[in-house]
Amino acid sequence: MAQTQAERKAETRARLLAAGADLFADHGIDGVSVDAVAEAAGRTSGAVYAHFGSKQGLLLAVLDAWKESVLTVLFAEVAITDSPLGQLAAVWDNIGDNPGTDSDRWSLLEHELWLRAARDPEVASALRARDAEARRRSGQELSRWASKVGVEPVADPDALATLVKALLTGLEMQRRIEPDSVSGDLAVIGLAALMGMTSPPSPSTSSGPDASRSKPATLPSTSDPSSDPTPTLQTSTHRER
Amino acid sequence: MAQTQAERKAETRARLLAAGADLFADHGIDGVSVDAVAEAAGRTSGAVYAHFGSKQGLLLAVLDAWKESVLTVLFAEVAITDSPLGQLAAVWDNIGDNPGTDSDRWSLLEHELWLRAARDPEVASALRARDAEARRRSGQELSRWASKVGVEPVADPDALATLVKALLTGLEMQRRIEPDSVSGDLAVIGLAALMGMTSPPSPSTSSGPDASRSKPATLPSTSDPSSDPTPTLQTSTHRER
DNA sequence: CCGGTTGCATAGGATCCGTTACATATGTAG
DNA sequence: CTACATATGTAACGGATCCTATGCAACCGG
Repeated sequence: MAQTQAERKAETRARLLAAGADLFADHGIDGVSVDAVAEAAGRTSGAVYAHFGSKQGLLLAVLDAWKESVLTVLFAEVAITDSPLGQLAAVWDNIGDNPGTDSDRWSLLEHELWLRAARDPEVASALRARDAEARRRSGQELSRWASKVGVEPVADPDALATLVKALLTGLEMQRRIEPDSVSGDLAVIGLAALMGMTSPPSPSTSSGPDASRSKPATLPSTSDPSSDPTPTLQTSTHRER
Repeated sequence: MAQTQAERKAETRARLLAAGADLFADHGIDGVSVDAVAEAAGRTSGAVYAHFGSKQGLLLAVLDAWKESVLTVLFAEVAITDSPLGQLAAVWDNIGDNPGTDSDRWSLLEHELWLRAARDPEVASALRARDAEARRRSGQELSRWASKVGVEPVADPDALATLVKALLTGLEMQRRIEPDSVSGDLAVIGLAALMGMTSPPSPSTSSGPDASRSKPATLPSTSDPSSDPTPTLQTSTHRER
């Protein structure tokens, strides 16, 4: 119908990016051919090369379009929740995404990108840029949160963000291989330890020196009825049609 | 030369495994052809299929031959060191292996295997078996160590091992992308937090409960002169020739 | 209404890879 | 010494993939 060329081009580009993200996440980058991406987008391989020049170009574009939405959604998610540990649980729900959600598939793509970055400097710098900003923003958020709750994390904001992300990433990996070995509360326990909360392994048996600070003393279960309304992660996948 | 057929067979098998591990680690599994592995082993692709049936078979065999040596070397390393935090540092040196060492390349292969396991049940079960035993042994070791040092970890042995490995894995990943963001001591700080050590800002000056905790990152440096005699990880790579 | 431009389709080339079927040589048993 | 078994080399097939070259139809400005 009445569609200017710029619109047509933009839609094709968006479709290719969405299809690329979807297929790459599901089958791995090497497991998806350029033609498959084009077909899933309702186009042909010619469009891919007209837009991105190469398969690698498409990959980098997917990564670039992806990075912002992931960050913004994550922080929006955390900002909504308010209970002290519920926020930690919310972080875990997004980063260490529970199976079944969309982010579950995407974490695989994220790992594949990481793996590629280890050997391809171009991908590496793209990831580096995103990670640097994520760490900066996470660090601010975490230390702000810590002072509000009244705990003393084990490291300065930047290093703390590194530790937190490292723990969550590692836990997510282990749950992928052995789901039972990573209980839902385990992430919260670990995060609490990094945040400087004295976490009693067996509840109410700590009897530590000053266990009665304001709130952070005991860890409630991660069940947090007020944290779930927000939808799961969404980038531009499945835009329309 | 006087070489019985069994010997010849065993040697080529060993060579193929070593070459496979080497090349897979360096260039990625999909980046290495069967012929390349065979050539690096001084054989041809026919030998690969006679021994392992397929490229995947070779991969599983490499993983299998690999798993034991990694575990044994790690625990030997930890057993040697004796200072409380030096052992944590030794763990980090081996799992989160510092760049330049051989284990550095292998961690890439490990991640690639993990990624493959997420989509291939056969690889998954192979990894699961190894991880389960590693966690079991690590848990024992960690809790034993904790009670000897006199600290109270934040979780029971099995869960603690999960947390520790998760943290180390995640840190290693982040250092791969941004080396400067993961200082040498950061791993020790994080591990100490998980082990329930209240990081002492300055030892023997533990007077103020929270006055001088502005710099909680003052654990003793990881420099541990007595931990280095053992060589880096070694499988059967580069046997002879 | 029209030449030029743009966006994408189509077809094909060139390469590479996993796998297999067969050939060869070396060891081994009788 | 002979005849078989086995380990490995050799060569080729079938398929998949990335990318290029070219064509065509829709849009744009005048």
